Amino acid sequence: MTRYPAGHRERTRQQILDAAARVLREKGVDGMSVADVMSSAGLTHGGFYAHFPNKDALVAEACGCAVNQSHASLGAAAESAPADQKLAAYVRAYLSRTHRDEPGAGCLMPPLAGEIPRQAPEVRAAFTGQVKRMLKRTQNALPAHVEEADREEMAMVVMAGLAGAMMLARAVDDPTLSDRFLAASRRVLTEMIGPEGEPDISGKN
Amino acid sequence: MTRYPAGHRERTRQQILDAAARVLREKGVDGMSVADVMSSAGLTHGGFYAHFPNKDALVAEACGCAVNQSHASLGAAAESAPADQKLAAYVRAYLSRTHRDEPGAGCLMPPLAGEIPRQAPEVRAAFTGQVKRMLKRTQNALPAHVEEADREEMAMVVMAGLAGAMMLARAVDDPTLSDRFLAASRRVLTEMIGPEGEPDISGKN
DNA sequence: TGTACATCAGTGAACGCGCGTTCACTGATGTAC
DNA sequence: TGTACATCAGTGAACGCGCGTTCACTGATGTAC
Repeated sequence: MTRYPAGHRERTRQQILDAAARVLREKGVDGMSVADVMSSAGLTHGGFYAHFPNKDALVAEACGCAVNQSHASLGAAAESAPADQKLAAYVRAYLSRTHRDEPGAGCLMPPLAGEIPRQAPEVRAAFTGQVKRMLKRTQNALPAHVEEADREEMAMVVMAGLAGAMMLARAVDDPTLSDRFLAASRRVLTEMIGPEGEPDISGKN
Repeated sequence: MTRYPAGHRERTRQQILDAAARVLREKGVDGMSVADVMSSAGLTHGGFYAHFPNKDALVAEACGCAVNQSHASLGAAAESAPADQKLAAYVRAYLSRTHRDEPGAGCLMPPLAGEIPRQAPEVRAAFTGQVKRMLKRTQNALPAHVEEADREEMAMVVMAGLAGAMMLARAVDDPTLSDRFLAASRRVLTEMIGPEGEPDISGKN
């Protein structure tokens, strides 16, 4: 029945997606070309349209793929940490030089979020879905002492702080300044979500 | 001597820069075309190279122009506030719906920082200069009670938090979620830098 | 077992388009006499 | 005052290039008999 080994087509499709997820984070949506992705996947550009209807569809699907990958790498350290230190461990992994210097394997937000407002609705929708997914994960990683009513807000602030710090650390061409951006947010964020004696964000005053 | 009114050429050049500063924030570096900028300035594309050697030079110079413009609009409210509330006023203006919905007149960081790592050295250098300038300004706007040793760190965290929150608020296609991103960082950041009883970021514990 | 055939994942030339950039030209201006 | 000329900011056609996309083709595979 099958002329090619079972799942051959699906495997190729996944290779294209994996390549796209990396190139997307390295070069952005506008900077990523279909030919670029295909040759990264070891194929020629013409075959692309047998797997995806167009570039936007690839970008939309690659967003989810990229978040899977970054969860696997950045979330690994956090998973093995005690419940109350999960988010702190994640913050340290996120705001590391390793993450800064390997955008292709890292979080989708810093390199991509800025150009999402200008993208096709399909891409914006997929990206929004991934933001919500990351938000939930961040919320679940918050330590237990953060009150229920504050957890969503806190998760948003942490996500914005992480993405902003990484984006600026990558943008500047001054290595010292870049390191300082990482260190500053690393310290303040870990302390903000830190064990007890944490800053009051309950809005009582 | 002068065939054209004195300063005619300089005025045209400035019009090109002003147009570029806006288009740059609306469409990003890759999304901004020379023809686009020139027609926004009421000119045709061919005349561009009489004013700038190439697109990169325009982008580099437009970065400074954009920061001037955003200081004028976003910094206006902050300037008139009492010394200890300047930064809080700035944070409120920055994380407003008005700012979110008018990227072309707003801060350079959220729409541009993500693609800066992929730009020409000339552009990266200009961008880095503007980051440093904004950092100084933010630092000076911090309330007096923040200790000297913490001021630079604090300014960096605030800048990263602002840029990250605005970037995500603009990226998502869900208006409620977008509003929440703004509100969350607005509340937590203003409280963090708020008058007294502020979170301890001195690193004593 | 061997040969002709149908399938289909992948190839690579070709398309129209918009980009950054170049350049011969235009036409409004002030100058020379 | 009037006319020929030099200047130069701005024009718009043209260039080579890379892009997303299309399509006729290739060639490795399993099937039919």
